[in-house]
Amino acid sequence: MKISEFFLPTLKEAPSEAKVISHQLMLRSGMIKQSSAGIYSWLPLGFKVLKKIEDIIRKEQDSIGGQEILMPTIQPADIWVESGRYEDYGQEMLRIKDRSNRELLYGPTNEELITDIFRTHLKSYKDLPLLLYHIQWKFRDELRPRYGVMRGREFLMKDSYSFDLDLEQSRLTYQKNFLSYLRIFARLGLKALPVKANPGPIGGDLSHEFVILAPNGESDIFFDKTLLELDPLSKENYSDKNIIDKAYNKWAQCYSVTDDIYNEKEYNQFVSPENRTNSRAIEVGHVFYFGTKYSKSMGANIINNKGESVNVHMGSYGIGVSRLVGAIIEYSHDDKGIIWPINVAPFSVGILNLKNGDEYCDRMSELIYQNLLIAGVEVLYDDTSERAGSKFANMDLIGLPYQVFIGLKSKETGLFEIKERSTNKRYFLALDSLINHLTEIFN
RNA sequence: CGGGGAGUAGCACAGCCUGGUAGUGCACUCGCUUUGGGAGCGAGGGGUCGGAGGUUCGAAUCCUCUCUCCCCGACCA
Repeated sequence: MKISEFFLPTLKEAPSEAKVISHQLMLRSGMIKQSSAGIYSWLPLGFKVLKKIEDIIRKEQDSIGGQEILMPTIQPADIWVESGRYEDYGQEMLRIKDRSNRELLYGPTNEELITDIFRTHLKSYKDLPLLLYHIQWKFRDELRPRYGVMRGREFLMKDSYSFDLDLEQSRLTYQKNFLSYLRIFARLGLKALPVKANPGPIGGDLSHEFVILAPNGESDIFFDKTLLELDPLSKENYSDKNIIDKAYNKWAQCYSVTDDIYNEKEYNQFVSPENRTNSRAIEVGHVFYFGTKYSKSMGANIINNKGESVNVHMGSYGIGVSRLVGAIIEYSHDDKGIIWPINVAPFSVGILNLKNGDEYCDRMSELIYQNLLIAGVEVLYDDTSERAGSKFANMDLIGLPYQVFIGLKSKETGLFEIKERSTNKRYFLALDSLINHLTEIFN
């Protein structure tokens, strides 16, 4: 993509409404436009990042047997009446009526819908286990939306729902999803930690939040430092129950809790003094087992191998996709702008023609651009006639992992400067090795 | 929902107290000079001052109502 043709409305100054850094940077880099409080339009640059995150999640979920579906944003009230949550949910739920006065709602979550799908179509234990997920917009009418997309009212979420015959199978499903989440966040370029969440009445120990450490986080977490050293991308084969169990326990047995269930005595008992640490954190995912809560109230039954009808055991696994965009920026930026982790960057490489109009610079920029495109590298070429300084600033702001400079220096030496955004490391390469080098990194 | 703040050009803001033809910087257009870290000079374009009502000869400015946005708190992926 050439910047001269790309819709990229960047700003030098951040709109005053934005207070946290990720929100400011998203507005300045032209990723989003606020529509109303907590509701945003996603412009091309932001939308690309959103899609990248979705794709990573999708691949990982598919790899543990998840099947993608898509449920509607608008739901009928009656299934919520049935589950008992129509009353319970309160004002966070956006309730609407259609032209014939039927009660509808904009879904804040999808347990009712998925349970309804399940009970209609699945009858036998032979159909289990089943893991369905979708990536869909949700709406919660928050008392106070804030922090840009990290706490919007409308937000994109991946949620999965698992169906198992009993608690034991459900636990295995839970563990698989837990490990899948670790891989997802690692592939997004994040250090995510599982944290024991408030278990509620049903879940027992099967409830974790996944958080990333960032100073603008909404909650405090207390944890054992050894968590930071565990490898989320372990190459172990997770098809064996015992291996899954072992891998899961390695993580789950490490102490980490949110401040709302923090207990000093317990903390001191389970964590040695040198390993105790705490940090602000942003919640980006949540996994939990909720047993038969919805299958019971909504009659989602399965016939087991003894011919008995039993309530199916369910779990739910959420990732805040749109929130992650903000969270990643909170986690990865500097005073110049965003620093995208490679896997979620909207483009991999930015080409800066520092002397637009110079025959050599124009020709070489175009050549590098075309060669990278052919090699399958996602590249954004700044072909505008802006001054060099403003191109540097703009490219640093939008945070692409690599920048290539073509200027009069290249004309003299035949070498092109490459800058690595995250480390500010710079080096010079000739045309062929430059193309090879970048192609290798991104393939 | 309680407490606080703000709505004036795409963005940041001044003007309001003390009513009298709406301004500055950035951005945008044109010209000249410049050209490896957000250039300089000159010339332009763009605003029913959030909305409604009122006071007044006259309202961005004073009064009343209203909408929206932001911040702190309780609540949340």
